[in-house]
Amino acid sequence: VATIRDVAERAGVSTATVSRALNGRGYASPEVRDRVRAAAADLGYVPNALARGLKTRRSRLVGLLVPELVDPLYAVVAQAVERVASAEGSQVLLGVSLDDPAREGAYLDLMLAHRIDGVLLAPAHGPESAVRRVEAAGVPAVVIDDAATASGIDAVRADNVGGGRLLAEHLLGRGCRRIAFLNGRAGSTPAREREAGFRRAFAAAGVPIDERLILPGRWEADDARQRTAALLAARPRPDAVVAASALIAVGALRALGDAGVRVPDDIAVASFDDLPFAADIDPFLTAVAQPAAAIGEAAATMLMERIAGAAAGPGREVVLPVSLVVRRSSGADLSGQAADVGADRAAP
Amino acid sequence: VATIRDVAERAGVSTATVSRALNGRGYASPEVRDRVRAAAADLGYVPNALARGLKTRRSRLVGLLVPELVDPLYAVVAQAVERVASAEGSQVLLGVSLDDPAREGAYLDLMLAHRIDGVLLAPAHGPESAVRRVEAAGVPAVVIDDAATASGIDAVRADNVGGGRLLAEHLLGRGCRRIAFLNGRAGSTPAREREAGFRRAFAAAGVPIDERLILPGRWEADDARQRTAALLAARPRPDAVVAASALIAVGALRALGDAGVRVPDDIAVASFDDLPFAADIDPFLTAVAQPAAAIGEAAATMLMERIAGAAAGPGREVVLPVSLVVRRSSGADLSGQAADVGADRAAP
DNA sequence: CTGTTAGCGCGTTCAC
DNA sequence: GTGAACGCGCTAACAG
Repeated sequence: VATIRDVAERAGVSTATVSRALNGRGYASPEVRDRVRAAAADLGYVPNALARGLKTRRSRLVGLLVPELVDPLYAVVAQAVERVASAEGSQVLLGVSLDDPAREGAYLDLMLAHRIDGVLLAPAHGPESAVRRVEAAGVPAVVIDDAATASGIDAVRADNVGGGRLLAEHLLGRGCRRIAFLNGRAGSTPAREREAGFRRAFAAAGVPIDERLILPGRWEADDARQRTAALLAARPRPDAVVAASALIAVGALRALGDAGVRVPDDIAVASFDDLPFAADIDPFLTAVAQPAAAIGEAAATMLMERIAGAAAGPGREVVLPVSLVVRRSSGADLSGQAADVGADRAAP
Repeated sequence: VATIRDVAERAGVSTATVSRALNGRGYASPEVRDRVRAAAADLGYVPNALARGLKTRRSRLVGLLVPELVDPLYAVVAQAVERVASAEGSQVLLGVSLDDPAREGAYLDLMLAHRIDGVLLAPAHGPESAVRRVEAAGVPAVVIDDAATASGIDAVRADNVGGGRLLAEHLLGRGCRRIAFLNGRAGSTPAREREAGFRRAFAAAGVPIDERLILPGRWEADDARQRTAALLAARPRPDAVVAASALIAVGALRALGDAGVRVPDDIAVASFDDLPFAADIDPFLTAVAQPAAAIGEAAATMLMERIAGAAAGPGREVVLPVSLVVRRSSGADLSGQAADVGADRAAP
């Protein structure tokens, strides 16, 4: 592996000149510049980012810590983040926490060890612990899918309140009255907000909520399946189910299938998280689509700004609009076309 | 940010002792060790991986370069890779080439600059260029989803031949005779192998192939849609379509929908790439499932071995078995159950 | 416009 | 068992 010294010798100049010629910083005569470039090319010289980072205190690495990559939402977010970062000459250091705070912490340590310039955090169990660590380290951070708890830290997420409202309104509008809500982990920001929107729609419609139908749980299919099975035993049965995530919807649908309950004939189903390919292959599940690419792009852009701008200014919160995509599972009468209803109204 | 010097001062020892105490290499009395540990904890000391890497010539970074992350196959692969790497104390540097050789090359440069210990490569347009670069740099590499072209480089992929054969056999068994094959980019290894398997099934069944029904194209939905539309204009019409990827299937289904052709009544459809969530929500598309997690795990494991073992030995080729999941789109008569047919027979 | 020099933070001899 | 000194490869001052 060629070093800057090798290039310098070959070009007959000093290492400092090579550095200037290749990086464009400082002066170098065109003639020398060309000679250096040629020498570098001949030797297949690739500057050592470790040494450079050690000196400049910028690693050109940004961390991305997500709970899951298999979840299409985060896959799309990750791809968008990667695109923005690479456009700015940075690379993405990936971490998958599997929703485990311990793993999350370990990744954070590794990332900090590599002296990441900033980090995008979709926190496992609430942003507190991770964010505190990052804050203490003085590393710019943007929180995805949760609220920012510390000042100077930005946050980006979808309009969960609006999404919850859209789903409830849609089902209420179709005549459903006993609508179960399979929520995610109680206490998590998205769960709280989605439920708030759900409740708001009921209040607006003047329909009372049966509190026994509001079920928090894990963001996970098997748990949702069990909750749904229990739900089906209740009398009177719910006439609709809202799932707080795609995985929860999967579990619910499985339980309904197990019980021989037909969707939407016997019970309507609608969900958060639209899975792009799934709908393409067979448009079945009515869902609120999150703008995953926009979330990733906004978060990455804000982070790069913070990194460039010496991390000043108060924390910003960005809430991006969601849209409802109506399909068969909610029992809507579709004439071959799926309806797409935006949620433009701002959520308080 | 605390450095090793700060820790040394606080513990009243030299930096060399701190290094030994924390890394467990060399000797340090238990008493001193504890004092150093405490000092490090107090200061929130995080060793600088840049400096360490500069010295040790190991960055504990592995590169992962995939064409797409939105494609669930690669999302699963990436997550598996990440899991294996982190278990070995390494981190993943992510790159998304968007199937563009130029971007791929740029990423490779960035990764090499960061002195990655090794790289996992799902090459954009054939592995040649990228692999050559990596080889020249002397960095261990494993190729995913393609054949290895250089010695000393490993390759992992699914049994494409077996998958193509399974899909064709299934449809032939259901009585289809004019089966179109919407393939990916001509010349790419997966495309070639999948088509070979397809043809093998016809040969075994003694059914002639109408060459006009074998259509290479891009690994992409829109292109597949156009190819399918053209296909439908032909007479006699095909009675089945095999798509060489999920995206191609999406395009084909869209075109069939546009033309008012019913699946599977008018035409049967089967595809490569099983999308996990899609099938959970509504089991529609008959598909050959690739063992994405196993691919990622095998590739990452092989890479870590190479990194540990001084990169010796000839290149290994690993081909992992696929399985056929029969669902409605191929017109199979399912009594509520999806069949799962393995392809255990080894592909030559 | 270019060269010399001094670290960035760490791991590692080699004395002691 | 521990410390002093060096250098990994690079860039930022400063001199010339």
